[in-house]
Amino acid sequence: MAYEKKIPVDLDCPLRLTMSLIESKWKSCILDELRSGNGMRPSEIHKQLPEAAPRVLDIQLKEMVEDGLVVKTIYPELPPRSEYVITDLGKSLLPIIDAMLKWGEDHMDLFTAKYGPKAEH
Amino acid sequence: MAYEKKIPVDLDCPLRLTMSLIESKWKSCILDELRSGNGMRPSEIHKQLPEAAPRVLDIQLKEMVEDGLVVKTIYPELPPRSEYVITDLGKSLLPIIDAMLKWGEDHMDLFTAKYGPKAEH
DNA sequence: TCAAGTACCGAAAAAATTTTCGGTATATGA
DNA sequence: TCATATACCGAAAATTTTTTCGGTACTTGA
Repeated sequence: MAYEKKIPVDLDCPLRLTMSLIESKWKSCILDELRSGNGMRPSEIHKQLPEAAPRVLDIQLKEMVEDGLVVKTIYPELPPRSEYVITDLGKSLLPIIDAMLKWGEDHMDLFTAKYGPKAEH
Repeated sequence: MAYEKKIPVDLDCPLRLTMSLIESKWKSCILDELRSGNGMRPSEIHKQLPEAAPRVLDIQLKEMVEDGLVVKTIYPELPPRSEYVITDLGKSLLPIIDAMLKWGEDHMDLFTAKYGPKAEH
């Protein structure tokens, strides 16, 4: 068996369940990238999230497939091609992603002033 | 200087900013506990979240104070007493917490069936 | 031929988070 | 006196997550 997530989702409380599905560093960004519903290739996702190492996207996409947020299609071509598409379940998380995006936009200035390079906190 | 958070909030993208404020294991639960606006003592918070070690709540509450989501009042009494109250900034995150709570409730069954003790995944 | 692109994966290193443990200090109640 | 409770903190252990590195395999284009 390949890579195995040590801790699956948290079934103890509804809030922790939701958090456990998206709290990894890049998962919320991946959902945001896939929001259009069009398939994206791994290399394309990486181009949009250059700060994430390809291996991390690999691992996190695999978990998201396992959790049912995303589906993967492998095309039997050479050179290899695969695509990830957000599922209806994944789409149902988008309002939350949207709200977080909006909140971040609304409060970015506050935190830039507080923690930014010129701030002395 | 006491405990120091290694990575402050993520100022690179609005989505990551919001996530970085709440993605630690217990922060969203703490915000949920403090939602009423009434002050809560550390021991009281711990009673509500028994799975979290008191030390973790300590550390995460300290970060939340630093980030401006919560204020702390220390009463000069013996035995010592302190209280945490959610700020307006913290309250502005509650709609997001609510949405995650609701999503978790709506989909708990799905994941219990998938990952629960009786599921063979 | 060689470099670059494509996708993927294991192993291990690095970094971050969470947890446990022990200690400070004081008061109350058995 | 002793256990319990309050709050807090440092240090270290344990765990988890993230990142880096190297390798497989094949194609295209220079």
